[in-house]
Amino acid sequence: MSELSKAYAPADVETEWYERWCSSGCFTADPSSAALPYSIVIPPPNVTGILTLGHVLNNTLQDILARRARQTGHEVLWLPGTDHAGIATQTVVERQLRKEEKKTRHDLGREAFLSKVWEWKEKHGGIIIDQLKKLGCSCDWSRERFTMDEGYARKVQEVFIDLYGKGMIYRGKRMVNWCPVSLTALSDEEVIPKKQKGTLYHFRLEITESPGTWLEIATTRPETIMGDTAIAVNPKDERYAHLIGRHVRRPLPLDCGVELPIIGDDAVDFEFGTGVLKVTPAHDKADYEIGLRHDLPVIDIMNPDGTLNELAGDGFAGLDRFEARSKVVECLKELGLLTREEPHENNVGFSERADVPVEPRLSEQWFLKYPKTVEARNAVRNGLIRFFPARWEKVYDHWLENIQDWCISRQLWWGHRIPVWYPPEGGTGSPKVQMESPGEGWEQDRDVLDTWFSSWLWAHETMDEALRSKFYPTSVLVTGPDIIFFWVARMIMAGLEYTGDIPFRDVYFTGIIRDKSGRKMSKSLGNSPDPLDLIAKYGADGLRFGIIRVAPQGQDIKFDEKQIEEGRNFANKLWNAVRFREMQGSTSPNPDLAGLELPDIAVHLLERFDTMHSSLRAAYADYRFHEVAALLYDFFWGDYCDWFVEAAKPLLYSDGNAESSSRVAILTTMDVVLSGVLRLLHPLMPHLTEELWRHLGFQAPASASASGARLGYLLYCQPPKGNHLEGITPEKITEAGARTTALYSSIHAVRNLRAEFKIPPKQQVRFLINPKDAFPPLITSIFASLTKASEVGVIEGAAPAGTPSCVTDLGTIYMPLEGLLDLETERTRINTEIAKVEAELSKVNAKLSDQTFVNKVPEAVLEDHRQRLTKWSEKLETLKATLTTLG
RNA sequence: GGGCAGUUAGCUCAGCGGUAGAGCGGCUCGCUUACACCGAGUUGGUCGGGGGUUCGAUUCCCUCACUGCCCA
Repeated sequence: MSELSKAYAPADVETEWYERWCSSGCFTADPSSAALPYSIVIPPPNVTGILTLGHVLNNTLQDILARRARQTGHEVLWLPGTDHAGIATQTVVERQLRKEEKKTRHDLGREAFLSKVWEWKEKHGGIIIDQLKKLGCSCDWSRERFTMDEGYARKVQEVFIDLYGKGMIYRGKRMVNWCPVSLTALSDEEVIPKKQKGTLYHFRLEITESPGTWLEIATTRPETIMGDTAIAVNPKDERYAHLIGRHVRRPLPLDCGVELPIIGDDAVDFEFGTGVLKVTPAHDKADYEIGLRHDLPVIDIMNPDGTLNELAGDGFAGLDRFEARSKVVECLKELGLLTREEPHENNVGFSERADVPVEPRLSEQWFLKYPKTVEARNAVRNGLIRFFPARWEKVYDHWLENIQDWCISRQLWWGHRIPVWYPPEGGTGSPKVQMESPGEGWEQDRDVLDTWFSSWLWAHETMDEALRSKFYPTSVLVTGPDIIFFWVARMIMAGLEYTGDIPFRDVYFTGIIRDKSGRKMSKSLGNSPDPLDLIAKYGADGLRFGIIRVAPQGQDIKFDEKQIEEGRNFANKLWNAVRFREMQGSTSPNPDLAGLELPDIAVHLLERFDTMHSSLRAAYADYRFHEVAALLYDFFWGDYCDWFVEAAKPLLYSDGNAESSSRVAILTTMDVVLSGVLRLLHPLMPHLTEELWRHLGFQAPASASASGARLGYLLYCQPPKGNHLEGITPEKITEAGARTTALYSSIHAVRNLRAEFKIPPKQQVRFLINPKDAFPPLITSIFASLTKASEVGVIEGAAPAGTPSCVTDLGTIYMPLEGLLDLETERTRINTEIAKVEAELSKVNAKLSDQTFVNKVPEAVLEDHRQRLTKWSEKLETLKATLTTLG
């Protein structure tokens, strides 16, 4: 056993243990294992991704669950992989191409471009995977998957073909959300509404049938005037109803001579603007619907990239949509038609990827009617799948209730190409939906599928038959609530459709990590610290622990590096506590308390440990991770280090005999607790605990899923037993606890007394005590040690007048300060104390003298108050007596 | 417009029907042989406002305000 350094240095320890776990196959799932299965599929990060704090949180949680499950006897599969991320990846490679070769993907052509993407993927696609390894993630890397793996890709196409065959996929010309930068359709879920400060433009048009009468129209998008094919009013609107059937002349393109009919449609909101709506069926979803109802022509004036086309007319064609807007406004001004411009705030849909306003656009796309929506809803409603926190169930349910068909085609090159074939030019036959080309000259659909159309199969298609029969449905999914529709809901539907079973039992939704001022972390804001820097600075375990401890269930997290520092500090505390233990001599591999005469402080500590452990189990059951971390932190730092170890020191030092029974009892207690804490802490801080476990040479019963090379690792040790005080009666435990708390609280009171009188920490002081009960030597030595007492004498009655004192649970304690009697200070101090006690007393008295309170309150509460009354009264009496002696 | 969260010590957050808690920060001491990535002591809060239920409410109900998110 080599000596431990003074401070914990994580870097080497973490790499070493990670490699050992991997080479011993600790993370490789065995589908033939007899142990109970526990499985998680990773939410596949984008291949283009680099680790963010969000990933750190999410994957640490999964790792905690996986490691905890191994300890509790499960055969664990944590299946990792990455997502091909259509738009994101294509964009990255296109950018690189532009930068390095000054070419576009069109210069290369589809084939050549795709091989570039693959090349890029092979080179850079593994970055995030390596980063996850640095975090300590115990994924089964031998089973890493990618959403474009051959078998997986084949399955995605089969699913398309299958759903097409079932009549659930169709092609149609619809209004879709179009991203003019990525040049592709987007699903509704990929559109982020953002509040925008814009302008509401009012302009007027003369009614052809009644010259001199004008109709005022309000719009936020004047640049689409050239695509207008009607003017609509609400038929119930008395201001305008009589105008229905008349016409106005469309002002643009100039001199186009188009007469627009004034139509009546209920969809027109007469509160908005002037209550008169210009109808542009090609460029607005609602207008398109109106157009359908009234059989209006559709004039598409826009190119895919958001510039206007020749239909917009001279002077507008070629302009960007926003430039066109200003120009149209200028035109209207010149024509004397613009009447008013008012500031206006509205919601504009932005492309999630490119962050530009989405353009509603009519285009030919593939749509899916979702399968198994009813079953998917019921699975969650009936508790077959549980959400944590449960409130997301409502969000899920509401989405499914209002579900719209899914636009699954994307005008990209990188992705799963749609398996539809069109006959050769001039050839006969209708399109065929199948995997392989039907023959010479047939051309495959140019579009690819939405990335989520592949990842919705992730839970089951990443597994082969053997894995699936052991590990599917998976145990839990850990993900962010931002992809509840994108992924979670869809995966449930896909699971039900293709396996006949739910894909997971529980879903844990993490919070979202924000910066100090509450903003979402993002690359563009530059407010996202690099987790690898944090790992370098604080260690992976420090980072993990720090982040878990501040991540309450379902609550967003305001990130502060201080929190990670605390994680590092805790690691160091543990390290040093072990170091201290090692200095006391060797540990026993299997510490056993049986037959030992345990001092009160040990009984108390073990009782606290068992209580903590039981709360910890409850916290795990509800995925309350931050509570698991807090429990371990508070117990270990507070109960163990601050109190037990400090109290144990005089017992360890005073007795030189290493074999003495009290020394053995203390050290064994330490070993039991350290062994237990290391095991419980392992899922949170895996590297450090494994290292310390080896240092201390502990052994523990192997988990049911451990055998072969897995044996001997802390990772595969069972958690500590639940009750360490078997054989000791509850009364004895309670008494030991009461004596220990009395001791500790008295020490605290005396330390306070010392501070009040400004006694330097180092200086030894003599104390006198008038004890309540017997005052055994053990207590005396602990008391003396922790209060830096030179001597603790027992007296009956009071000490000389003016001696500083405090009333404690052990009795009244005096601190004789020879030649330092400062009556005034002491009087003031005691009066302050008396005031506090009287305040407490009057509160308790008020309650106890209230008849309704006494009659209605449960007995336990009443008893509690009575005890408080006694305690405070006694204390008051003593304090008053002390005051009297001061004269 | 609808829904969901949040509002507790200077900061970050726990607690959620019976004496207001932690960490950080501040202040005072201390480099005591596990740890200065530390120890001891201490400071600091009418638990967002207003109603109600209750013997009792930070905790339950209603309402208002502000903040954030989701869906229209």
